[in-house]
Amino acid sequence: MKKGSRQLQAEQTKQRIFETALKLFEKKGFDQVTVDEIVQKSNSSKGAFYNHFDSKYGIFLEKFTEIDTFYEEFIQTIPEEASLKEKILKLFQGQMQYLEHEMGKDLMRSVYTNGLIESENHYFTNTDRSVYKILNDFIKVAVERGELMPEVNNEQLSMMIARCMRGNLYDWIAFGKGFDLQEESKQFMDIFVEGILKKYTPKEK
Amino acid sequence: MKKGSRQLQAEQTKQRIFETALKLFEKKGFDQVTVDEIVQKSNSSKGAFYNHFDSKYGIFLEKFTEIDTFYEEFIQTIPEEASLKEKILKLFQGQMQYLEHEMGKDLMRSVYTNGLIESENHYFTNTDRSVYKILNDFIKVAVERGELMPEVNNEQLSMMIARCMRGNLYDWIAFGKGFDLQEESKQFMDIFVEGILKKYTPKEK
DNA sequence: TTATTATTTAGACTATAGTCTATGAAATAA
DNA sequence: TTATTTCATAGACTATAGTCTAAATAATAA
Repeated sequence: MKKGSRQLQAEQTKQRIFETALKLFEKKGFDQVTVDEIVQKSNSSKGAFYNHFDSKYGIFLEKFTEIDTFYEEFIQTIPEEASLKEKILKLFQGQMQYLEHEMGKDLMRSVYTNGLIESENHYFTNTDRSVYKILNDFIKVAVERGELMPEVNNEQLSMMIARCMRGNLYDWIAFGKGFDLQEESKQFMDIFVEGILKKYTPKEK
Repeated sequence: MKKGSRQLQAEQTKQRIFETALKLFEKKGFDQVTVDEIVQKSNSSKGAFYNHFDSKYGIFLEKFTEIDTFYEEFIQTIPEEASLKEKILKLFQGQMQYLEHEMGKDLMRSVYTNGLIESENHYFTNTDRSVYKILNDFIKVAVERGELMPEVNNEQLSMMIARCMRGNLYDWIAFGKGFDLQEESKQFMDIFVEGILKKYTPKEK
């Protein structure tokens, strides 16, 4: 054994809990699954569970970071020469499709509920996330190309765009059926990007 | 006694629970107050509590509807002849100040957490709310005045503006200190309204 | 090798939101 | 007035997330 058998066992336990939990979440929905059930079905214990994860949300947040992998791959499909607006709308569209179909509303609900809990470490708050980096880069390129004036506050703008994403996702979760995430977020973002352009397009010299 | 003493007593019990709860929320923060404590301090019981309120959130939602009174009064202070942009920005500003200072972050957290719970009846979802009516009216007037083209979908636009509010409030709650609600939401909304105007200002004839 | 320390796991226990049933009293019907 | 029904209330009970302690065993030091 490379790793001490202790660590190996711990890792296996964690993995077992993790996979069992995700399977159950998918089958019954996040709220319908109890920690006791996860623990029981994965042949582990409360002690093991809370040793490896902070909370029931925590277990899912671990999966949620997969989204960063998605982002990394997805931007490859966006042509470098596309306009800022095209890039942002494409990113939005890709993200919303991914979240709606790969993550699902129930899991997103838990992420957004968790985001509201008072604490220092939040996924949303973490500005190292891929989305922020990607948006930052979009804006930087747009400035270089003269699509946006150099005075724009890149960080702030990226944050606002991410906020648009959160706003649309929040409403999707809150409003239930009848809310078309793809359509709504497309139209919303179309307006927002137009606003950015109107405010920050360099003046004709 | 006008009312039967039965109803009167019930009303008094409800009021006692309500006031005790709000006082406790204010003093200790929503999450630090237990239903048992509310019940005990208000000399009532679990049965009485859940007879009058759906949940711990529910008790606060009742207070939260006061915000509609605020809206009604606040729009009186906005001059009729102001532009759409001015009106929306003023409304936003007034709302955010009210929520930040009168409601407070803790209570708003509970409202937003509650908004995510799966159910039919949500405060946000209820399109009868004053905000929606006010926004609808702003847009209607703007169309009449030729500020916006008549093709705009009033309901959809109002909903999107309300979504901007939610997005900013969500981030305010999620990001904790360092997030300046007033400033952030002003700048955000400035962009969004510019986007609306760019897309929906009637073309020069 | 033996002793010590650190860490994983088991599972009993706690805290708390919310449910359920019984009681008593008021409203209503006879 | 008496009987019946309805409804507010009390408080025991349930469900479940999360804590805490102890036991077991691996890693490390002597």
